[in-house]
Amino acid sequence: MQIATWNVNSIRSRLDQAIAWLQSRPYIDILCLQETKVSDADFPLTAFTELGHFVYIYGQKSYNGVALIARQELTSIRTGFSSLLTDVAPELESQKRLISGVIADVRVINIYVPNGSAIASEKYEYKLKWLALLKSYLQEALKQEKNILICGDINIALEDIDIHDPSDRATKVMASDIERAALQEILDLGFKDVFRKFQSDDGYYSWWDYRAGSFRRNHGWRIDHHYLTADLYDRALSCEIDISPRKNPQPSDHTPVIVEL
DNA sequence: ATGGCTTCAGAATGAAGA
Repeated sequence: MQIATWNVNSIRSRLDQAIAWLQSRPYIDILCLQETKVSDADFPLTAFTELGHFVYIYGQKSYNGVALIARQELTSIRTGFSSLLTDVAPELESQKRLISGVIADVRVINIYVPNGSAIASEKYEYKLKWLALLKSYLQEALKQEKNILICGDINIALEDIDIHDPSDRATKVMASDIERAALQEILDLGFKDVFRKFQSDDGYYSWWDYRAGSFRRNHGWRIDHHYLTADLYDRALSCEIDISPRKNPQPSDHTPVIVEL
C-alpha cells in the first residue's frame, strides 16, 4: 500500500501536474492533498474520476482545503474536528484542514496544520490552539482504531537536521521550541516519523521557498510528514521524498512524500 | 531582506503562505 501527501498550493493551478504525477505513480493508493484552495462545488472532480479515482473533499473558498484521491473506494470518511469531538470552537472548525478515511485496516488522517505566520502573532496562537485540539482529536481516534497514519503539511520541522539553516530557528515560525513541544505531545500519543526510519541524514526537505532560488540551492525545510502508529511503523517498507515535481515549471512550493506499507 | 515569489479575489499602498 502506498500513501502520498502533497501540498499543491491550489489544486486548480496544479491540476495538470497532479494528474500527470498520479499517472506516473500508478501504485499510489491514496494521494492526500492540502491547500486545495477551492470550495467543494468548484473542485475539479472529473479530472480524477475520469481516471477511475474516488475523490473525497473538504474545502473552502480561497484558503486551506484538503482532499483524498483514492484508487479504491474508502470507508468511514470524516471531516473536521467535530466528526469526533463535541463543542469545538467555531473558529477552529471553520478552516477546512482535516479529512480522514479508512483503507484496509488503516485510518489515514490528512491534515493541513496552520502556518502560524510569525511567533507571538494571532495566527501563531491559533496554530497552537489547533495543535492542542488535534491532540484531543487523535486521543479519541486512538480509542477506536489502532492503526492510524497521519500525514500532511505539518508546518513544523521537529529537528534541526530538517532545516537547511537552523542557526536562528528559535526565532522562526515552524521551528520554535513551543511548536516543537506541541508536536512532540502529539507524537507521544504513539506516532513515529516514518521518514527517519530510513534516513538519518540532513539535507532532505519537502518545501522550498519560491524566492531567492531556494530550491536550486536546496535551502529547504522538511515540514511534510507521515506519522504512523507502532505496527504501521514496523510494517513500513520505504518513505520517499519525490523532488521531481518541484522542478516543474510553475510548481507547488511543496513536493510529494510517499510511504509504502 | 522590513524581502526575495505565488496564489486568490477583485481592483490594494492587498492577504496569506512558509
